[in-house]
Formats: sequence, C-alpha cells, structure tokens
Amino acid sequence: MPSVQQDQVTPHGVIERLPLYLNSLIHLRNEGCGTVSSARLSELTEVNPAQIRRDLAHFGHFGLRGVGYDTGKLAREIQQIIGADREQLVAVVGAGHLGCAMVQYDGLRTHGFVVDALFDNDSDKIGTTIAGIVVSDVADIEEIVAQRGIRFGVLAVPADVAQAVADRLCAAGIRAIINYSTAFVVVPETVALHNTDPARELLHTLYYLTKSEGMAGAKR
Amino acid sequence: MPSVQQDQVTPHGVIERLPLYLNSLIHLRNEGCGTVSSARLSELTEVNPAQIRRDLAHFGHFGLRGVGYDTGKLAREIQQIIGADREQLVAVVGAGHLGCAMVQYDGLRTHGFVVDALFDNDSDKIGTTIAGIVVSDVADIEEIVAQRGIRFGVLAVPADVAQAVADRLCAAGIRAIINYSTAFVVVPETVALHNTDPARELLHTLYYLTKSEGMAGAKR
DNA sequence: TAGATTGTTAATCGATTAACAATC
DNA sequence: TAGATTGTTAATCGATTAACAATC
Repeated sequence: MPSVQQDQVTPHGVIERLPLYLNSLIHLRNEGCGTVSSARLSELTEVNPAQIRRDLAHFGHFGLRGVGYDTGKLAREIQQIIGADREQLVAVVGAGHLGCAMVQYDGLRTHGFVVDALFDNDSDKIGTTIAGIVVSDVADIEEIVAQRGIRFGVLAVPADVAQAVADRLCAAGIRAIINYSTAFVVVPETVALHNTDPARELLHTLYYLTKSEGMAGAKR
Repeated sequence: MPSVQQDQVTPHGVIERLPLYLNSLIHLRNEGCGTVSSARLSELTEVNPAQIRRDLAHFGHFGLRGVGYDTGKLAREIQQIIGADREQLVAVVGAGHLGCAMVQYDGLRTHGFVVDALFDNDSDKIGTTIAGIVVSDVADIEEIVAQRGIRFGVLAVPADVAQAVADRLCAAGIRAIINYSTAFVVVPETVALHNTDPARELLHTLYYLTKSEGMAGAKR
C-alpha cells in the first residue's frame, strides 16, 4: 500500500525545539503574558524567529497576523502535538540521590509526567516512602510496571546493574527508557532509549571554553 | 600576521558528537579493544561512518588506513581537542539530592571533572562532609570559587534562588554554568550557560512514542 | 486605515552521504 | 600482494534565513 505514512517527515530538529518553545510559553503564561510574537520568543529561546514560525507551520496555523501567538493556546497545541496533554506515568529505578532528585523534580510534574513507581534493591529502602512514593522491590518491576501501564522508565542505578534493570523494564512492556547511568545499555528496537550523560554536556561546554581561551593567548 | 584563526569554523554538530565518540572510545579501551574502525564506532554511536571520519578530519589524521583508529590514542586526541586532558574544577551549588548525585557521579571523574566545592545555605548541612567534600556556605561562593580558580558551576538549587546563585558564580569569575533548575537564568555573555531540563528529554522521546502509537491505530 | 506580525516562498547555507583513490 | 579502511571529493539532501505578501 503506497499511502503516505505521515504528511512529510517532520525534521528531527523541529521536534527537539518544540519542548523549548513549550517551556518558554508556559513561563510566559505563568507570568501573565497573554500573547507573544515570534520575535520575543526568539529572545527567550535563542532560535531565529523565522524558524520558530516555520517550525510551527509544520503542524498548523496557530498565530494571528499582526498580533502574535496566544501563549496558553499555543502551549496547549504543542502539548497536544507532543502528547504531553495527558498524564504520563514514569517508573524510576534506583532510590539513590539521583532517583530521589527525579521523584522530587517539579519540572516533570509541570509537563504531565507523574512518577508512579520507585524501585530499589536495598531492603532498608523497600517499603519506605520518598516524596509520597513507596519504594518497591526491583524484583517486582515486571508486575508493577505492566499492571499500572507505566510507559516511561528512568535508570538511576549503578552502571553494573543498568542492563539487567533495562531488560526487566523492557520485559514489563515499557516504551521508553532514559538512561542516567554511564553503562552502555542495549534494548529492543520497539523501546526508545535515551542516554543522558551529564558529562557530555560539560564536555561540550568545555570545548568552547578551551577554544576561546586558546585564542585569547594567540595573536588573533 | 595573516595566520589561520582556526581552519574553518568547526560545525556545531561536530562538537556535539566528539564527546559521544570519546565515551565509546574509552569504553572500548577499557574493554581491552586496541583498535576500532569507523564502521564499528558507527554501530556504537549511531553516527554514519563517513561522518565520523569527516568529523575527525576537522582536527587531523588520527587513523591508519587498512587498520582503523587506536582507541587509546584517539581518545587522548579528542580529550586534547576538547580540553579534557587536564583536570577541570567544578563547584556544585545545592547539597540536595541532585547536588549529591552530581558529587558522587563517576562519569564526571572519568572525563577529568573534579567537584572541588559544594555549597548550600542550610546551616545543618554546612560543615558536614558529603562524598569527601565539605559543604560550604553559599555566602562564601565568591571567595572560594575565585580562590581555587573553579571554572565550572552546577546549579542544583530550587528555581527561586537560581538567579541569585548564578549572579554570585558569575561575580566569582566562573566560566560556565550548567543549570539544572527550572528557572530562566540570565548571565553575562562571557559566561557559557547550559540549561539541562530532564523534562525536555522526556518530552522529546514522548513525541516519537505518541506518533508511533497514533499511527498504529490509524489507517495510514 | 496604519502598523504589526504571521505564514510562506525562494535563496543560501551547511551538513550528510556515497563513492573511491590513497595507502596501510 | 590482497584485503581493508582511511581521508577526501563530489553530489545530495535538508535546514536555516531573509524577504514579503497576506491579513489581523
């Protein structure tokens, strides 16, 4: 069947910028700012105004010529495009500092992510409550994740157990995994894996720092 | 002197991929793998092999035709390009769960980042030791950061104090700030600011999840 | 209406890829 | 030497931007 899979493939870069716009729009809306122009949004996001308009045009006509965009309305539109217009259940594995930080993080709640389960293998932690969530045994991952229909998993465990935990999450039918460990994790193609290494961001920034300092010493 | 400032501006995308290569190279080296081809590196990083070779060509000739790249040697080369070939001091502000997670995170140490100072405003925490680091008073940020020549700052504080802390770090002469709070922080142009919102990564992944599920149900 | 800002086109720019000669 | 893989070219592809007509 040669039917169109999706009216044009939406460029990857556009998808990466949508959450950026959304953040600014929510920020503006909360500040009581009802409308915003692409020029103003450009200042906040450091994305070219023409590109913002072009990105949004991929999905429809959300602005009003001569006026701009309604912050609340556009925020909701973007949320709908992303799928962030309803609650998304998240399971965090690892009740160490990172895991606890994720559970308490207010930025997740803002975007509809609800940490619904927290797992650990430490019997001292299992059964205790952290930020309103009871810590469950990692042995129960399959059961709990499948039962509650949790779709997002966050790996906040030591590198040496990351793969084993990932396997369990996948077996339980999880759809996406955010890996905060330094381990190389392999998952089936049906599961989206996102590795987020804090060091990578520091290294990235370091390059520009090194370059600018190297040039400061040079003649030009 | 009409010397080359830097032979062409190195594309941003190249810089983003260097840490990715570096991670894989260190991984391979630690596994006892002495050489690697661009084809193999492509499997690990999901970057096209031709692009890997092209990216590296921006900085020199690191491979051996018919053989591949020496993992250890190339890792060191990339570290030198980035500036990660020597220790980089980091100050973490906020000794909550996230701050503690950063201090303990082994991925930073791997890349030469050394958390050298940890600040908090809680008098109960000030003076205590976390993972070998004494918690200092946020009031002493300027003094300590300037004195030790710390160049990287990590904001692991609540959103409402993020800007105030950032101002202090900038006043102390910090060169780069990684912002983990949900606050919109403004810094002078001389300081590199990197916002890392965990929600953004989740939202990004959510889009593809939503799309694939929407298509599974739809006729086309 | 006059001013402002979107949606969209057309031009530019840069990144990606395939292919292959160079060479280990 | 034969096989393998780099470094690099040339072609493609896609993203970015400037500009402007449409229109609120």
